[in-house]
Amino acid sequence: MSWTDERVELLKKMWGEGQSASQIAKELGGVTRNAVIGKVHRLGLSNRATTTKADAKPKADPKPKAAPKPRAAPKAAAPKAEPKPEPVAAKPAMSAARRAIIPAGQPLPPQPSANEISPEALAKVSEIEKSAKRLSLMELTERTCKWPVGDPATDDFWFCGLPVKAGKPYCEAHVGVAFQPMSARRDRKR
DNA sequence: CCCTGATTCGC
DNA sequence: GCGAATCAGG
Repeated sequence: MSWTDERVELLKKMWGEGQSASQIAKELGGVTRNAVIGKVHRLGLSNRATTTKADAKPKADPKPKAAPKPRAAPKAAAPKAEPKPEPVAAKPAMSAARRAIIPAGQPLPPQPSANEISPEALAKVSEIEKSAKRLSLMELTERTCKWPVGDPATDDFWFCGLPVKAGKPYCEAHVGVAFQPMSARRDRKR
């Protein structure tokens, strides 16, 4: 497969939407995530720091680790100040067995009570929920998003199921609404 | 182990 | 330009 204009366009679009390289690769077909990432870099739109932020480190001490093949260059330490995520009350649904005692008719899903969540995060959730796997409780695995959607008391209930984001119990989007940076929670309404 | 992106380098 | 191999990290 080659990078036709259409494929490149889709790549840009998806990358812009925050899709992962592997997802883009699957969508495109015929390419691996490595190919996608390589292309992304060549296109110069490698922003989006998820891993170590490639910092402009002119030089200081190459320090050739005496190893035979010094492949990847050492990444500069990321001065990224992490805003300790603070779990916001977002209780995933309980087991199906509990539904009998759950007062249906109320908006019991996660939706952090009356808290306000960044519109971007909510928008992202709506966005990804459309492509959610809609897994049942039994289908959940260690690496599927366990974010519940709908009312457990009805048939219109399922779990996101998209691939979780590194260790977390939820996918990227849901981690976004489940964990709010303290700063973002502070009276955003004044 | 699963996943993520970043980088290098032979092609 | 391309992308597998590799690295680094969550």
